[in-house]
Amino acid sequence: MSAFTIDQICRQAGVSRGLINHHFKTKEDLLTCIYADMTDHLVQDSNSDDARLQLAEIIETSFDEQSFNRSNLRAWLSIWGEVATNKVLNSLHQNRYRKYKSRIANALTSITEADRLKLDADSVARQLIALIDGLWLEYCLHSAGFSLAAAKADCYRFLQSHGVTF
Amino acid sequence: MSAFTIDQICRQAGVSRGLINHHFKTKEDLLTCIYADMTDHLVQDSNSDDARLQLAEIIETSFDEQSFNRSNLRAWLSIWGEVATNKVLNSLHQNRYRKYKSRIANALTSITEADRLKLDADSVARQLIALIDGLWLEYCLHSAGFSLAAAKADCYRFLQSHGVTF
DNA sequence: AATTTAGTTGAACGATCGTACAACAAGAGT
DNA sequence: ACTCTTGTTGTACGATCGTTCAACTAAATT
Repeated sequence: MSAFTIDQICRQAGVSRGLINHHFKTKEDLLTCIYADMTDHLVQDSNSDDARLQLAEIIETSFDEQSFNRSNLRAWLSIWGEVATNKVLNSLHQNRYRKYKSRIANALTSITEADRLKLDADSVARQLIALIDGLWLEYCLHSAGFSLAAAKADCYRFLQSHGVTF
Repeated sequence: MSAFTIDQICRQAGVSRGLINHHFKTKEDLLTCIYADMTDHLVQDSNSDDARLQLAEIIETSFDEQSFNRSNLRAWLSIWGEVATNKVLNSLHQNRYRKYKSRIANALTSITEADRLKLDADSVARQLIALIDGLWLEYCLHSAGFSLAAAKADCYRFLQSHGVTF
């Protein structure tokens, strides 16, 4: 049913099936590399020192049409399936999620503390990540009536409702 | 890689492979029935007239361990893959999503209007759905350190941040 | 009692999956 | 010149996929 298979990757990439097997020992290895590559920007230190810009950067790249387009959905579905059962991929995911959440929580704390606001940074960070994931998923599932711009706007509104202005 | 296959369903259900084919014409048909069954409660009219209880009901059933446990993840990954490509399943999903969002938006409006609050009900409804989806996904992906109770609490905190108290 | 229908099984099919492997091209290092 | 690594291809293999189908059981209908 049109899954994320090595054959389809080859066909789209215009390379032979053997080449992928030469670069990636197993499919588990391939999925791990893809996952790491697609999430690198979420755990790397930001270019900016401004906490607001860091959050905006995360939102913008999360809905960047170039890297997160609809055709990536199949890859993510496959990766999520592996994360749920594969120990290596699962611990990698837990690690990245923790760092990702920390980055967001730290940014939130530095903003709200400066503005003398009270906020459960850990909970809001977890909410923001879920919001981004959920909106992105629904965007992929809707062939129409769900724009990237609207999804982004929802994320900014969410932050604004917690006192983070832009 | 341990996908959502008819063989695995048979093995877990303790029935023969032919039986499933007798009840469901194709796998597309099977996935459609599973999707409809798993989302019925989201689009059906609520038992309660209280808008707050309606929202609480949605949150509670969304994180009900019995129906939405981790082992459902594979089914959902398979369904999402089909929704993205299969026309029948896609229009079913769009239909249900629209009703689901309307139910939430209507409940939000009736609460906030009574309290003289301003709120973009459509955006908040979309956010709540994404929040539930995203939290549920992360819950499935985390073998530890992510409880259903914490996910629920995040949803209630989200609503409270928009003036919906419980 | 005879016949039809619905429920259920297991074997078989062609297609496709991930993997393994032999083969060749091209360059780097000696 | 020769070897060794690296990149790349295509084929082949066993396993598993969704689907089909003949056969059997048991209840319902006539």
